[in-house]
Amino acid sequence: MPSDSKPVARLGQPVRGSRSGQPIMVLFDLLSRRWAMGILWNLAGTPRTFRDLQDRCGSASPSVLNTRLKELRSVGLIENTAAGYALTKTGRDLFAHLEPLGDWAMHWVPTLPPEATED
Amino acid sequence: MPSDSKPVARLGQPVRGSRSGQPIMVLFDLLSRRWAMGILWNLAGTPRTFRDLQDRCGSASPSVLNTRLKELRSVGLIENTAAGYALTKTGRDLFAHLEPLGDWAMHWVPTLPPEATED
DNA sequence: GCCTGTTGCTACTATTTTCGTAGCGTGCAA
DNA sequence: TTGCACGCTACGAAAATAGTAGCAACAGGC
Repeated sequence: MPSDSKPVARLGQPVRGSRSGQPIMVLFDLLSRRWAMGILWNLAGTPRTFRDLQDRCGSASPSVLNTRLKELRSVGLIENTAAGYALTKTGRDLFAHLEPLGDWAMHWVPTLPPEATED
Repeated sequence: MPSDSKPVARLGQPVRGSRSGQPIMVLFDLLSRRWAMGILWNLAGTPRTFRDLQDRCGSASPSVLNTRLKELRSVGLIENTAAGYALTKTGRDLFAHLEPLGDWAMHWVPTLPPEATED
């Protein structure tokens, strides 16, 4: 199987072409796809198998998870190793910028009105 | 329906329930909605009117933009002032953590294979 | 006053994305 | 061999977003 030569979701191709040309919009466009940030988050520190990732992403369906993994792989943020999916050097670099959001969220979420997060 | 997959998550009105309970997932869930990050980005520094925001977000349709603005307002990240929509203190705080991504993206995007960003 | 244009937004349908589940092929242990 | 878990694909259904039209409110200009 040509694992990387498939027509897999171009970053802007689908219809989600949106950016105003700024690089940040390219990144936002990628990260704002479902589960993209969650995948990066869960891959930080240790490689994970497809199943493992699926479990950790709660309700991610295998089809979307697979699509997202291909996309992230096609832009070089993750790779598929013998140990499972893992962040590449670039991916770890991006994660370093994402990580502070975790701490921020930990302080922020409890301040939300219950109806906004009601779980 | 299994009791562990509740109807979750009404941040605004939609039903994108997902998180695994971790605060970061609540934040990711919010930020990964279309235009959410772009709105925060464009609101940084100066308040903007609805129209202005719409222009800057390229193809954001007014209906989605309006929905997103309501959501962001309901969690206290932005507010509607006389001068237009603006980040709240909390919003500016979050933006401070988002901003480094802009620099990172500026270096990263040019390294992408053309077919990944092809517009 | 009336006309014209802009802004902020809602309503509605069309299109795209994501979900949910079934199922296939491989490997592996019983 | 049977059974089972994994990695993934297929496909119809549901949800989110796009795209466009349109309305009320306001600001000139006449």
